[in-house]
Amino acid sequence: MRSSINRPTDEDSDVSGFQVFKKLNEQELTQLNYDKTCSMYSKGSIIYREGSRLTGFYCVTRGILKIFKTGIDGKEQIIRFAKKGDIIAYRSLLSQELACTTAKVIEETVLCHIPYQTLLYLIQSNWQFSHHMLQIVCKELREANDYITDIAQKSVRERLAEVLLLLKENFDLDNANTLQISLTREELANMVGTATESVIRLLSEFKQDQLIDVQGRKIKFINVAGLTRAANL
Amino acid sequence: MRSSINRPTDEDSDVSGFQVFKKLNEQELTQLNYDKTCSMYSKGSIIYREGSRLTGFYCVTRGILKIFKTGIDGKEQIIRFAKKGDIIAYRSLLSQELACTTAKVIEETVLCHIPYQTLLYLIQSNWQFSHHMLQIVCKELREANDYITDIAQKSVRERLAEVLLLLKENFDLDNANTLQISLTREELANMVGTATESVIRLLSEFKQDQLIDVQGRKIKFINVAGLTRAANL
DNA sequence: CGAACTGTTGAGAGGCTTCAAGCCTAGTGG
DNA sequence: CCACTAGGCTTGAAGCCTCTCAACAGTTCG
Repeated sequence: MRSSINRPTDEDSDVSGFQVFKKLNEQELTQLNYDKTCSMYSKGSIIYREGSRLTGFYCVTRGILKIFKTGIDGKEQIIRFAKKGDIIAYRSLLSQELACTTAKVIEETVLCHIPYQTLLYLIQSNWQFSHHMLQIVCKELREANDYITDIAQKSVRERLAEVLLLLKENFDLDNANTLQISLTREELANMVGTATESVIRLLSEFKQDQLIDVQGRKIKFINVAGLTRAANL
Repeated sequence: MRSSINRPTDEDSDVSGFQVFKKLNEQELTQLNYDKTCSMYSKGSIIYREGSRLTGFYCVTRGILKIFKTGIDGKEQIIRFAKKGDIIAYRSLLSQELACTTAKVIEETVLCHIPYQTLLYLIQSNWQFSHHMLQIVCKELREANDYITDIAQKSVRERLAEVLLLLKENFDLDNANTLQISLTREELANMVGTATESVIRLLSEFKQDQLIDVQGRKIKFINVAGLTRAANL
């Protein structure tokens, strides 16, 4: 089903609620709103590719994207997801490097593009903006370091359990405790860093053990404590 | 052999050469030099521990440290090394979190401690300082992401080859192409994310294959191209 | 309705880990 | 000065976790 909306609503163009912009003054916000360009992207769209030159960063005002690197034999490694309130592409932009990841839309997304010049302007004019940016990158760095430790030391089973819990924390559940984000087995495998078949087998095990229930791509949490134990947290 | 020096020389207390301080003006440098405290630490010293509260960050003006996280069963995961010109502990400081890593001295080290207040002062007074900081964190984040992909997709053999090449790029070689940094087999294992025994076996293999030569902890590069091939880069 | 993609299951192979035992080296204390 | 000890290093054997390959079922979509 294609969405009937093909241009973002005003609500979807509003970035003033983003934490990183909280301390901007009137003038800075005006400039930001003047410079930004918002668009809607359908599922499967590539926002930028590994190796491409970026002209700005993006604010996610709606939808979900996956950010991944392409490794051996073109196998994806999912680094993180981005959802409403997140910013993407800022890392490579700030380092003035070519993009080292690809961003692909998982659920219909609205993005606001902020040009590099505007980013520089904000860094120069408002130290609190820089400070916020620093905190965002530092948080992401901690998460990356945590993940390195996990992936280096834990079994695939533990990592999958942990990834499920991580999804539970970061994405919506319906009132039956079912994850609303829909991922393929392969995408789960690309988060965990394993083979698709392993994910399938382990999901069955978790289901057998009454930790979760699985209906196609719908994953329902039944025993979170047990899952936490399985993740060895 | 204990070093006969027990307090840092003036040279070791000089942080003006650090990239991150390049754009400071006279007054900011004066403040920085006034606020900093430099000390020498011998091999094995712990600078800060995972979970501790940090009062500032450190500039490494001499020596080498390892930065690691403690994972399952107390197994270390080495996140990175820090050497002359690097700064450490800034990540947790900027996020205002407890330290998420431990820093331990590998080779006698001189560190200059810069209080949190001074860091904040510099962020507020000089946007170019913030910009430099942002670039440093972003670079580290890229490296972390690269490493996640490697560790998730490559074999232990490939990762060890890559780690050796990484050490070669980042640390001194003598004129016989021998790495000057001295690491235990366990430390190598804790970088690669594998068992000590596996490192031992693979080093022997590399030696057999004439890629490197090994004499105790001295590692000498013989065939870098071959090692690069083994790393699947 | 076929094509392409996704999900599932089984079998087999192999990379790595773990455990265990012994060696070597350096530092210590008698 | 030398035996002793502790920690690092090495090697072997056994076995498991995970991957790969292959075949097939189910689903989606043009």
